[in-house]
Amino acid sequence: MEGQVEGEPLTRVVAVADDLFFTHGVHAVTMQRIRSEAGVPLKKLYGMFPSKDALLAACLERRDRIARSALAARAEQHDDPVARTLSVFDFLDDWFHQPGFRGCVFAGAFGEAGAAAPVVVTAVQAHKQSVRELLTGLVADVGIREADAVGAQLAVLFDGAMALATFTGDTGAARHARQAARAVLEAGLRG
Amino acid sequence: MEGQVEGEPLTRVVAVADDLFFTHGVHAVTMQRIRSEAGVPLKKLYGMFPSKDALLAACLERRDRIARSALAARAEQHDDPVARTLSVFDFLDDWFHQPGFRGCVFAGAFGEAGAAAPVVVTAVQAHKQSVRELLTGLVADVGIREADAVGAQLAVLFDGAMALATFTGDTGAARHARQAARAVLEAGLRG
DNA sequence: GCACCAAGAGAACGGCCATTCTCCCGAGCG
DNA sequence: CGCTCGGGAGAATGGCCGTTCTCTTGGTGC
Repeated sequence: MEGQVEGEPLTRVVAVADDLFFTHGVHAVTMQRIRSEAGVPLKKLYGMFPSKDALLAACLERRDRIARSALAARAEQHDDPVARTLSVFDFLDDWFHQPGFRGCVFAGAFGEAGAAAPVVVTAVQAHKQSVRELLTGLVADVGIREADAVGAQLAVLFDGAMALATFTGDTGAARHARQAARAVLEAGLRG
Repeated sequence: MEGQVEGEPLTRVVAVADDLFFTHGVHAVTMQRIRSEAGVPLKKLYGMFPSKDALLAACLERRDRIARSALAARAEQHDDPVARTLSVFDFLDDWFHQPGFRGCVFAGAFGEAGAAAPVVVTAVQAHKQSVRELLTGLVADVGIREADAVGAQLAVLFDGAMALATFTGDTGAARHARQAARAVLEAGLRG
């Protein structure tokens, strides 16, 4: 009631760790610090998650759920199928312009944990896969026959915008991706 | 005359380090190992580069030069401006299918070195910027008026294909990016 | 032949951090 | 009131690696 994070210890730990990882980078955040900010003894922390990597994987799964529901909610606000599809890039645009934007967690986690943490690699791949399926679903609703191919193209645009925004800080990437997505959709409708 | 890498010590060190960083990841490669494989004493190594980060930055600059000249050479093989522009994605396709493909060095370096190494961030940004300029130049040759905007869209596709290939191993990303690029160019020519 | 110098090879230092261990306190029960 | 036991806080452990330091060795000029 007086702190910032409430709820069951496990939920709280993941929320706190996610926030720290996202803000400062995985490598820069120590288990000690997570322990302090979550108010959980180290022993209990290691009782919940066998390793830092496992905790990171749990954070990534949480992010995946949150991102997908946010994307879906954004799409729900539109009736026109094309507008629904393009709303995905509006979501990116808003996200990039949020004050604390630090880039895609998945890209960062992949780079830092690297090939040494298979559990992280799996989480990243699952996320990218789920985003691609979401996009393909939206494209199918537009009435495009080759929904798989066009969905994959939108996925490339989605990740490209995130990569550019992450690496160069170019927040205009979302707008460029949106414009390209429009061209891709029109080509899909025509062909 | 009998080793694998020749040339001036500095050139050799960068080539060896680049190869190791690229193959095993920046974090996994120690200075000791670079020393061993380059056949250079540690003291001399630190005489050439004040820190590991500086050496990494030199490797990234080298990659930037190599990548740009490879892209330009590939484009030179075509006469039609549209084909020249799309050849960029053929280059990606070939690269993704090379046996030792491990993803984009710049993405990996950015994730691993992170915000802690400004010199790396700078190198990554310079590279992304130079690629974008290269693409914008190709688009301008096609005769599209809004070359800047379309070039930026192609840059999104370029980085998106690399990000997907790096994170998920989806080598088809280059093909999807190419198809999307065609749609973007057609829209640019029409509008 | 001998003293000096340069440079190479690797040992040593310092610091960081995931993970484990130990001690201590407070609550609950007899 | 005293005893035990669970759990919390943080100290120790073990290992890694960037960076620096030292010693050795081989060559050269007198």
